[in-house]
Amino acid sequence: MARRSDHSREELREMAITAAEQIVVEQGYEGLSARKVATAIGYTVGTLYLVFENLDDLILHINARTLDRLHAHMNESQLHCGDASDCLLQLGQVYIRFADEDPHRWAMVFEHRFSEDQVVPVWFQEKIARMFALVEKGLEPLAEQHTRDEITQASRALWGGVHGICILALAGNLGVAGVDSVQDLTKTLITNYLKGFTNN
Amino acid sequence: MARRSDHSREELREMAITAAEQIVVEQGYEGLSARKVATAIGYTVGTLYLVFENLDDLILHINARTLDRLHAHMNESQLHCGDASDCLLQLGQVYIRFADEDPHRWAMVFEHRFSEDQVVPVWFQEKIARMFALVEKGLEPLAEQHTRDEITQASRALWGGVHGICILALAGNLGVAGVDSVQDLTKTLITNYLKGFTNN
DNA sequence: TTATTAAATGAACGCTGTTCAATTAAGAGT
DNA sequence: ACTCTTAATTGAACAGCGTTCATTTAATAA
Repeated sequence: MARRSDHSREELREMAITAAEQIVVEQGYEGLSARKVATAIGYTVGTLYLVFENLDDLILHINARTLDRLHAHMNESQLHCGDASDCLLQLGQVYIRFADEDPHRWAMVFEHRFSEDQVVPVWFQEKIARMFALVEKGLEPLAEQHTRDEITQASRALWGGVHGICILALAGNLGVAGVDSVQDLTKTLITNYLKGFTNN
Repeated sequence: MARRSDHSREELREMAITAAEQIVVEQGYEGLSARKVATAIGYTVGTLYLVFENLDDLILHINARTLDRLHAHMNESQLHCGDASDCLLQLGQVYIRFADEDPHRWAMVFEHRFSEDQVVPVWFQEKIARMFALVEKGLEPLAEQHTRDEITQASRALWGGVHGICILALAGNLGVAGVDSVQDLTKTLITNYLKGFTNN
């Protein structure tokens, strides 16, 4: 059926996402454009729009991959990590390191605002939820006297916190320089929070 | 000396900033453009560039005003606020309420990424620092056994945390809806953090 | 060899930030 | 009053953006 298809639709999507990721890594979100991606994969703009709804759609898929990698790192860190609070600290460290080492892709996940009519698909929301689930799981052993809801609440508060430090620090708004200082801040937050959370 | 000056340079800047604020409030950061601002004040694009270096420069001044208002609210909340931990809770509530009531202007302060060669002026950094100073001041009464550095560190961690909850919640990434839930999360974070911070 | 049809193109539209030669008009000098 | 000077203001121009879609191209089926 297919005509002049050097690549299938799926291959094209794959190529486009990969090329776009490269551009984001090198030039940041600002440097990304439909024409650049098209050129990079040896096609023209029009083709890109046969395979993606629009740029937001492409970005969504890049972000999905970033979240997958982030989740893999976080998950991996939980396999061998000592006691419960060590595990949560690990989780924080991994999060910060990831953001520091791949700032452009990380930033795009959390800073890109999709146009209002663009609905965030469920499968994407689940990738975010999965991250919080890891935190929740890490909190469980420390929360014998807490309800399920309290644990959920705590995981959101704690991870919101880690995320906030990460964002402010990378934007240079925390008056700290270097990853190590950010790691220290995260440790401060998690440690103190856990102390309060457990000593009820 | 001046020719055809219906408005002085300073008046022009004032008008432009005010008009731009209005656009951001109504249409968000995405809706802001040099031509729109120029039209709104009855001038053309060229004039805007006589009075601002570029769009980033204009945005910086809008953000400065937003930070001033935020600081005023936060500061005001500290005048009559009970004991030390109540005061810090107040600070958090005010921060969240501000972001919720003026999301577009608040978001622009923390989400707009200035072009790399644009140096963030010291007077602007000071407006950020001033906010953290308020938190630091709020922490002091609770930190008799802590050093100055520890208090600074704690204020950054805690406020990074509040900020993170705020960002994630407003972006819809925390699985919570409504300001009240965000306020609850903030309370959770601050309360537990303070418990850990004080019970050393 | 031709007809069919999906794949791919690229010009076009309306927008963006930014620049700067050209125009306009207010005040000074006569 | 008229001209000259000069600062204020304009708006066309440039290169880029996201997005659309009539047109062209080429691989297959007949």
